[in-house]
Amino acid sequence: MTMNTITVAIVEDLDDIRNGLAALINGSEGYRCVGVFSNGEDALRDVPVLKPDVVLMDIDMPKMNGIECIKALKVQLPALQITMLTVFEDDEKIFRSLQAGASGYLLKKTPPVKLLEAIQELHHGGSPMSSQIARKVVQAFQQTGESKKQTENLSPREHEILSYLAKGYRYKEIADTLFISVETVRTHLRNIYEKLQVRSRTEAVLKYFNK
Amino acid sequence: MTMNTITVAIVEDLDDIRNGLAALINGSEGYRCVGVFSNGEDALRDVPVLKPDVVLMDIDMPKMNGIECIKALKVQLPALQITMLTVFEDDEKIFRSLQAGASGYLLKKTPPVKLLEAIQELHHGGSPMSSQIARKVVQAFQQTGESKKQTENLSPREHEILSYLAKGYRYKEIADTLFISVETVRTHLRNIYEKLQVRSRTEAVLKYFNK
DNA sequence: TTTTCAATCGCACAAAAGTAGTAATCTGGA
DNA sequence: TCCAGATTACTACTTTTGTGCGATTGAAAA
Repeated sequence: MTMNTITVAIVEDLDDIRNGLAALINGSEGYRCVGVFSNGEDALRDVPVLKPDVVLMDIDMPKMNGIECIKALKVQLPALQITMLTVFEDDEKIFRSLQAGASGYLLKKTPPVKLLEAIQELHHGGSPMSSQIARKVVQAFQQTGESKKQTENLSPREHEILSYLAKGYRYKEIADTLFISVETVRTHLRNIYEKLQVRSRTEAVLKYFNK
Repeated sequence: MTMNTITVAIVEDLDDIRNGLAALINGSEGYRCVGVFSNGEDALRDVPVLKPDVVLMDIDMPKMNGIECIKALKVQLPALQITMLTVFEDDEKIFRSLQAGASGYLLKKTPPVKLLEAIQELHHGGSPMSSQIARKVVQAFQQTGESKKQTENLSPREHEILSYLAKGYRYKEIADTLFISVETVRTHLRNIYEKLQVRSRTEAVLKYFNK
C-alpha cells in the first residue's frame, strides 16, 4: 500500500452491490477496500479498529440503518469521512444523513469513474454530490436565513431592545446596558409587542428567531 | 436561437473577464449571451426586461455589489437562476450569496468547459459548485441541527413541558394542555431551570433552541 | 428491600412582566 | 412649517412568573 492509497470501508446489505463496489475499489490503482459489512452493527464494531480513510454507507439496512450507524461512528471517530451511497434522493433522507455527520451524498446510479472521483474528493475535504442534490441542500440552507419579515417594521431602537430580550435580559439589565430607564424599556416592549402582535417576551423572542 | 439555447447574462466589472466570458458563451453551441453589465445598477435595470435563463454574477463591484444585486433581482424575478462567479472562497461570501438567492457558486478559476456544464446544471435545477464549496455548505447545514446536549438530561416529561414553554405557552395553558395542575407545571419548570442552570423562561427557551 | 427519582399537587411570598394612560423631545419629511 | 414617528420617561394596577418548602405516589434501580 503506497502513501497515496485511499482505504475504503463499505457498508451495504445487498451482496451484489457490496461485492461489486469492493471489486471496483480493489481493482483501481490508488484505492483499497479494507472492510465490507452487510449491516450497521458489524460496521460499528470493526470500523473503529480498521480506521479507513472513507466509508461508503447505504441507508436502508436491516436493524440499524445507515443514518444511525453514522451517528454512532461519528461519536467514536469524529474525523471519519463518510459518504452516503443510496438510491434515495428525497430531502428527508439527504438532510438526516448530512446532519448525522455524512459529508457526501451519492446515488447508486453514479458511474464507477465518478464514484472513484467522489472518493478522492471526500478524502481531500470535499463534499461530493450531484448538483441536483446540492440544490436541495442550498434550498434548505436558504430557508434558515429567510423571512425576517416579522421584525422588519421595527425601529432600530426597538430592534436593539428586542435583541437583548432575545438574550434573556430582564428589563433592568436592558435599561442598564442602554443607559435608559426601565420605564422606557417597558414602553419600547409595549410597542414591539403591538407591532409583532404578541403578548409575552417568549412569543417576541420566537418571532425574533423566526420560530 | 433554437429551443435548447440557454440565454445568459453576465454581471462583471472587469472588462477582460466580462468580454472573455461573453465570447466563450456566444462561441459555444447551445448558449447565447443576451446581456453584459459592468455593474449591479445596470443589471438591475435591464435583466428584468431581458429575462435570461441564467445570470453569472461577480461579487466585488463598484457601488452595488453582487449580493445586493441578487437580492434586488430576486424580488422581481424569484425564479431567476443565478450563480456566483468569483475569486472568493471564504465562508462569509458563500453563505451570504446563497442566502441572497444564488443557486450556484463557481470560482473564476473554473475551466471553460466546466463553466458551460455548470450553466447547464443551473438551468436544469442543479446547484453547481465544487465539492470543496459544497463541504462548506454542508458544514454550515450540520451546525444548524447540532448539539442538543443542553437539554439531553431532562426527563421526557420535562422535555414536553419545555417544548410548550418554547411555544410561548403560559403555565395555565400548559397545565390545561397536559391535564395537570398549574402547580405541577411550576414544579417541573423549577426542576428544568435547575438542570439547565437558568432563571427565566426566556433563557430556558434559548437553550432549547441552542441559541 | 431500601432508595432514588420522575411525576404529581399545594401554599405563600417576592420579583418580574404586561397593560393602560399620558407626555415631553427630537428629527426627518411632506 | 407642521406632522408622524421614534425615543425618552412616569404613575398605577394586574397578571404571570420565580422561588422556597413540603408532600404523596409509583416505578425502577441498587
